[in-house]
Amino acid sequence: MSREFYDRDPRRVSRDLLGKVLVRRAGSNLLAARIVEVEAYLGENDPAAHSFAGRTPRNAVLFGPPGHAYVYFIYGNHYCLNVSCLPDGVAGGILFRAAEPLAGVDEMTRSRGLCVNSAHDPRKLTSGPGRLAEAFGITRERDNGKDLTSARSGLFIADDGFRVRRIVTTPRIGITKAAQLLLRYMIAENDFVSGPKKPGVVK
DNA sequence: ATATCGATTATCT
DNA sequence: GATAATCGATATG
Repeated sequence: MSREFYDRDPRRVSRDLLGKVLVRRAGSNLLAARIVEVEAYLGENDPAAHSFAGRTPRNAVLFGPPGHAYVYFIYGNHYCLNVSCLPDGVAGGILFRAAEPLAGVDEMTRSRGLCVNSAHDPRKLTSGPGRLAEAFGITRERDNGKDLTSARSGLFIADDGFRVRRIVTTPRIGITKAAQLLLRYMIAENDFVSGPKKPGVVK
């Protein structure tokens, strides 16, 4: 996806990111998964966003040019992947919450610390922001700031022509501020979305 | 099926 | 010193 794709309101970009493919390429290794669930974070006007209190060393990528990876570490355990939106100088981003594995399932299984020889529910691989990051081997040290619009970065987003039928929105997960806003976007009736199955708002 | 809780550390007050 | 854009294990209906 182009730089301009991300140079828009995160709510707009969130809808258009659903159905696209997250790709990790390292040497001959290929990981790919279809994005099925994201959350929009609106920047300095959104109390739930990391960028709400202004620019810091941690969140600097969110204030930079669009289309770059913002990776943060949370709960002493997990990394989460975001992409920056809006022009350089304006904060905004999108959290990748869940995806459907398309390629590299064995490597994702290993990265998640599961045995490749036994059968697993494939949703355990990439359903949830911490799981998705772990399956792709994403860390802040390795990936924060990477250009997701360039295949040369080894981590990028691609369009394979997949068409999303319906999109569902719900409140965002795990936040306490601005908790009522419907800024979580997912593909309707998709088995790989995170969390318990709950009715949402069909749009 | 939902509820609760511990893990473990960067970041901010 | 408290909190956090989570997960997995355990307990209970």
